[in-house]
Amino acid sequence: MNNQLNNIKEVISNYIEINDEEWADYSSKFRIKEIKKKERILNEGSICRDVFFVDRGLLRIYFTDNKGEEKNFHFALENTFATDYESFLKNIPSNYSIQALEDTTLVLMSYEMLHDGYKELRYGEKLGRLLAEEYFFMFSEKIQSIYTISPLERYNKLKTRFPKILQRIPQHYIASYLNISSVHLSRLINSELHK
Amino acid sequence: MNNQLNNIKEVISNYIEINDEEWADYSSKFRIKEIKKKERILNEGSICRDVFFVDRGLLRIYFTDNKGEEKNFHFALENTFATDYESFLKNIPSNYSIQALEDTTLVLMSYEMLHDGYKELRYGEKLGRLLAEEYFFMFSEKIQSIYTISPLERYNKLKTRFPKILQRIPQHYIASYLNISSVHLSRLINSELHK
DNA sequence: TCAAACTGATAACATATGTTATCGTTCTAA
DNA sequence: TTAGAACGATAACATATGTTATCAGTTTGA
Repeated sequence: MNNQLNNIKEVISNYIEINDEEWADYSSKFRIKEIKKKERILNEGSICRDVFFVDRGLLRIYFTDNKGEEKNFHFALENTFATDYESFLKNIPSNYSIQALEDTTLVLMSYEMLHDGYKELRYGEKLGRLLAEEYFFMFSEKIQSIYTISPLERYNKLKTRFPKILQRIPQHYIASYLNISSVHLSRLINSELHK
Repeated sequence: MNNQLNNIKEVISNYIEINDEEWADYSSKFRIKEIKKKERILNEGSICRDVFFVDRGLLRIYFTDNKGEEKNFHFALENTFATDYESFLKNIPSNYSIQALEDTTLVLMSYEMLHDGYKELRYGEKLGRLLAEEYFFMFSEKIQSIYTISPLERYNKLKTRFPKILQRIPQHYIASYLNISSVHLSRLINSELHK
């Protein structure tokens, strides 16, 4: 078996029951893509045609605000999925761009493949639903976090939950993710140190 | 036919094709609930067991931040749905509360009813998916709006899109929805007037 | 290998936003 | 009918956050 599909098989198996026969057929449809640091796999304005599974590496998903500044929306770690779900589903131009922060190995699932899965896999519908729901819950948590806790608290939460991620992502990208300026984040971190 | 189901029939028909026979069977499962202004139909900490369709009136969906302050998350107008989708789907306690801002007539769809629809309606699965997706797109737009435009711009956008809603919702609730203080919103509105 | 780009800290200043309090008006419930 | 609650404007002040600039250390790519 293609080694590069071990991880995605593991992750999908956590969502649904899938047997060897199903996997053999279905997995042949995946495409593998290797991209270099800084390379983009989705550009604002174009249609997002795949769900990207990060086998190795790290992605940032970002969009542009009305001042022309890039805002980081999400970081996709190994063994997680990334896409612009709205562009993907509706087949409309995306507001987001997706860029590699490190050399990255991706497994691509096209729209057709996902829909084939609805028919060919016993739990294909369930897989589609669970992927959508997980994406939805991420959004929900993000909004609640914006409304209910301060930027510094959000930073500390991130630090507690994904301690290693902060070593891999430049701090000014984290600031953008928290929707504050890089100067301000630096101040918050360092003034907390000196308490 | 129950008059109070005309509106929801119209809305559901915009999502999927549903014939008279299907409707006759399915619509018998709806429950109607009349609630008074200020009454709550979901309390933080309890499980959200229904999707609420607003036939007449207005709901506010809100949660509590870590200072104990209520934050308005969404307002549900006539002919739209409201729920805590995560609580509803996962059968877990909700972070949200839902309260009527006016005397309101609701049509309730239980979890069981939605799932029955998956089997009994030809396009039941599609209905479930479209409802979920619409909820998702609302979240997505909300996040992008928070990241990309200023509070005053968000206010003006709301005013353009739902001009009548501002007459029905107290201004300090709008401020909370925009995640700014009521004093600040008042300042923004009035300082713009004097330009 | 080296110049340029990137990164994060910091200072100084400007702007945005929050907090508290007051006041007049309007709404609401007994 | 009326007292109290709710509402929105406003002022004064406090705090949070943004902007610009500088600098030193690090990384990157030709």
